[in-house]
Amino acid sequence: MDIIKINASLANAARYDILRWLKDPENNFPPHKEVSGFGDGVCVSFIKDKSGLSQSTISHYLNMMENAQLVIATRIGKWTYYKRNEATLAAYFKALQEEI
Amino acid sequence: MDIIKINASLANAARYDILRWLKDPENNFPPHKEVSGFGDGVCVSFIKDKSGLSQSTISHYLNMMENAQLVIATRIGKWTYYKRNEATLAAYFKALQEEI
DNA sequence: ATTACATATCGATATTTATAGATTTGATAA
DNA sequence: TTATCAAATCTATAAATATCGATATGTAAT
Repeated sequence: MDIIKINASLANAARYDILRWLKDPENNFPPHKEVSGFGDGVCVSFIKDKSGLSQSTISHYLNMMENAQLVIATRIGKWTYYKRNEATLAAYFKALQEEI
Repeated sequence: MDIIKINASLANAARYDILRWLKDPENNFPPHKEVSGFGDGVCVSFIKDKSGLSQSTISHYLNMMENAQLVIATRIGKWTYYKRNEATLAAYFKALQEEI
């Protein structure tokens, strides 16, 4: 886990928002027609719609966040779903509190 | 308190290190000849020496961190001492845990 | 095979950040 | 009041980030 990389990921309001939205998908996104529930997270299009940013920007941001291990991507059919990586987040909080 | 601004401050290894060093000045810095103890923190020169970065860079970083309310500056004589702003740090941890 | 669609990648540009050297400012001491 | 020293600010450049439109890729349906 790279704390600096995580901090950089969270140093942008759009990405910070995405992480918060993914904490409560039911109340932040519509249901997906292909899957039931949000077990694998939320598809890129919904995140794009909610953020108001372009598809390429969101794809790039999600890739950054995956690289920082903040989210986990799962491809199902044509869609890629993103959910939070709670293990990293827990480790991040712990490390932050211990280190700084 | 601006979480994004704080995250940006902590998205750089040198600044992250500074905040950690200031947590334990006794073990990270020499005693200052003008003041006893580290009640007001550590002077810029010592932080510069330890970081290996230039004086202007460190001054700039400390200014950023002060702007994010991560540190508090106190000028005494020719020296400016920087210490952690524990109130912000506590509020930051709390907000982080609640929000993300 | 061809089409359609969701997402990823590429290429480009504007903005921000990282960093340093030079200069200025503020404070003390001679 | 001048010299000195610590720190802040200014100026400059290289690198990274933000963001988009265009194009490519992978998957599924026809």
